[in-house]
Amino acid sequence: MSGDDQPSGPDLRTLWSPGSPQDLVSPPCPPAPPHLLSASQGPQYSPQGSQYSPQGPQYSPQGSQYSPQGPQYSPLGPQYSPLGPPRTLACPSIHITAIAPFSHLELSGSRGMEDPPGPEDPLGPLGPEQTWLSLGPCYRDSALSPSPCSSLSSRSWLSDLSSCESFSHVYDDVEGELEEAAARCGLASPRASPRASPRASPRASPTPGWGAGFGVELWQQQYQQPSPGPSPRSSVTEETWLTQPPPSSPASRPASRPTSPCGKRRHSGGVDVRTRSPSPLCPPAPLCSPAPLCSPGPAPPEQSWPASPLPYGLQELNVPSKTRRTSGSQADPPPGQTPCQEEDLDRVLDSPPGQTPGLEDVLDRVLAALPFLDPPGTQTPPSELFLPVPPSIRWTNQRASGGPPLFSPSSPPPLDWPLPCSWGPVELQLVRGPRPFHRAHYETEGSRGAVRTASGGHPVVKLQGYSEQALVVQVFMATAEETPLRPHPFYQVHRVTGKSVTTACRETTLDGTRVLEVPLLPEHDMTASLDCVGILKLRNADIELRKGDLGRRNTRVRVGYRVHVPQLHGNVLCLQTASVPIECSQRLALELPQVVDFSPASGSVGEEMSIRGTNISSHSRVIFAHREPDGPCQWEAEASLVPERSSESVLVVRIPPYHNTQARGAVLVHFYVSNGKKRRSQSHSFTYLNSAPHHFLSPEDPPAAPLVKQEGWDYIPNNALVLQEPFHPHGPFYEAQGDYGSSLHPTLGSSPIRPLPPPFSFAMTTAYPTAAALPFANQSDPLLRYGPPVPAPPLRGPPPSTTVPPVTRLVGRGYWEDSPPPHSLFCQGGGAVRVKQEVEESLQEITLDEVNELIDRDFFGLGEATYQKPRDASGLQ
DNA sequence: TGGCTGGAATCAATG
DNA sequence: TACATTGATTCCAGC
Repeated sequence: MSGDDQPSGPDLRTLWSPGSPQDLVSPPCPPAPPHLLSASQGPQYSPQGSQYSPQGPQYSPQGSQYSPQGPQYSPLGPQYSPLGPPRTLACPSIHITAIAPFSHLELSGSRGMEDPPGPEDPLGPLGPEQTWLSLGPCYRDSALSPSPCSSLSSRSWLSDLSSCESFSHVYDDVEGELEEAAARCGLASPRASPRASPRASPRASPTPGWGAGFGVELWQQQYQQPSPGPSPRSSVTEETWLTQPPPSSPASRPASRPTSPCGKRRHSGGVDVRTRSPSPLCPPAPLCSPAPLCSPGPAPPEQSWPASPLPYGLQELNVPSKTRRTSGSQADPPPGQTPCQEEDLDRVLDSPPGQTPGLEDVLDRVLAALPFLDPPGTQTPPSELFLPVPPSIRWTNQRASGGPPLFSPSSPPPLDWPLPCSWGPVELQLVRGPRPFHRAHYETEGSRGAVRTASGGHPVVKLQGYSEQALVVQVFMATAEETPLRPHPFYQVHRVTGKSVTTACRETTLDGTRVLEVPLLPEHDMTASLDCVGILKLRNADIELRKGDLGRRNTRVRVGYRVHVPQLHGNVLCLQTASVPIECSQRLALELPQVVDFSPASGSVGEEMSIRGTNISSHSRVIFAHREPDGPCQWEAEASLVPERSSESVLVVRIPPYHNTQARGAVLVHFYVSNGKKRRSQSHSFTYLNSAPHHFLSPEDPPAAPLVKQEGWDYIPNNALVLQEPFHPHGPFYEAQGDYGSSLHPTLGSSPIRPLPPPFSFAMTTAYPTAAALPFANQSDPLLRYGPPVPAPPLRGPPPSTTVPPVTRLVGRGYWEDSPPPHSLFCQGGGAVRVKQEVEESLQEITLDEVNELIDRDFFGLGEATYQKPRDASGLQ
């Protein structure tokens, strides 16, 4: 771990750069409500004490109650009744009653080669889908991972197969088996050994067993197409069907894309799609049955798989390393072995790098670690392993509930479940977030390392407000565009190994999504440096074969972080945050300029602003942008390059005159660095301090900045939105519901926000910043989709006494809170010139794709804009 | 030697 | 239909 990675203190640079998305991405979280939650106190939900979006339908007092026994969802059943005691929000929990077929695949693919943790270990004992990564070098072993330079067919096969691991877990979410086997083998019940509340504490409540999401996904697979929350797992059923595709099925057609001079796969090539897995997410055809789910029993390997005398579940060890590495460890113990001892994991965790147990030792212990596998052929058919629970219930349940994000340990929320980043004093904070680009690697490639921060370190997460016991933070790859945060279909988290990795982590699978679990230890201040998190790219063709064309420009991900904090009564408080979007493609990542920081964040015309970043050259342009009521406009700043020794460069920018000479007061705009077409940095906020109309600090400045036209920008404004003061006097405002679809805020859901009458474009609210209060993020609005989930702060009273001026947040477009618009918000007319008449005036008339293109990349790159209220607003008049 | 990283070749899809 | 561009995937080489 580099010094940069030490989570010892705040990154001053990020603090200084409020608009920078790279590092400080945790949203501002609320102060502790009166009903502070702690492990010792338990969730003492108080409807009086909590003003958590009381009007919002998401947390309706008439919460939803879900019965895990079946589709008995009752919309009137209070989940978090303000009048009643706290109740745990229960996700649809479907318990598997028998181990499913092919569990050996998953087990072989993900079962750690290191000792599973004991009951006292921070991460809890290994589940059937988990694997521990030691700090030692034994993760990849050539003996177990033959050369990746296998034949094309075998590579494709094996690659697919390896990817199968991420889905074969479908068959082995076996709480019942785990418990039974645990009892049989003297293990602590897996159900009592949660991932989230690992280290068994006397106070520790029963900890989560995990299987709800699995059940739901299975339900989706069988009863709902397409799945509303697509995850790779959900494809298993589809995959299996695809093994015998109808004539018109996607599997029967050539792949839409991938070919290669030698290694690229042709689906229409020599490999019969009927005999190979059409997806990396399913076992090869011989392992699949025409049934919606793979048939039980140990399937013989394909002919390319040598008959192996390896124990049950270890056949996969023959998979080339290149195709195996992303799937974690490869050992899979046969049933009937003795469990691993907890000291094994401790030894692993405590061992300095290079002193971890040897491979054989690890294998021996891993082989002894899984006593709960039933013999092949004795499993309950997968179709009988779940109950049909509409996934919408999950949403409704959460939205309708009015309390904290508490869940039953046996029913943890799926990964696409909306969660806040904080509740009460407990906050999952992304102290340093990843930089917005990271080239993902394919299964056929070697790892491309861990995701890094803009400064070269690694992301750091911290759980604030809780240090009772060691926990884990779960890391997964989520979509960058969608609301709520949900697993990305094309990308999976990849466990990075190597000398530079200092963080022990465990790989598991939840809801078909690969998840890394990293300890959060009290002795480390509940902070973890995530230097083991890489990004694996799944082939689009494989995914599309299952789900159809999902679009090819989906090369961005967000890193999702989730933690489960044990509470009293056996519940767990689930918190989640996410990083900024990360561009994972090579080309864009290489050429995209990146703004590391800049200063100042506000200024007047003619002043200088320094922009430091990477991929910045003398050809880079600095474009200021502002969205007028009828569209965005841009103008360019004069910039000169000041090269530095490092890879970073500094652009000294002379703040150009605001394009609208009539603008008065402080005007919130954005700027970005452009290297050309589609080579632009993310947008950053900047506040113009226009003192008076037609008044510019520099007499040399032209009266108005010439507008520039960037790709996709078709507007020349006719109005300038001038912000003179925060207009919302009632304190914090948390969400502006997007006007696209019915997506709700992942945390808050809908809120009493109504559309703004035109021509107002923005809803401005006032918040009171903390030291780490920026940037803000909102996933609910496509315009503001960047960043981690908006926190779920309870409404606070009067603003705290502080010398820090309030920050007005640009929280949305076209909406504002259910309060009268301030008189101070107004629009001034300007000379309107539209260069592209075919573009409609209203943004609502722009297609979502266009909005994504225009806004996502160009304007609201941060998902947040801040308006720093002038200390003396009158002086701006 | 293996992993990480950057670069580029190749091909398909798209405009 | 030909061509250019873009995107996806794989391969290669250097460190």
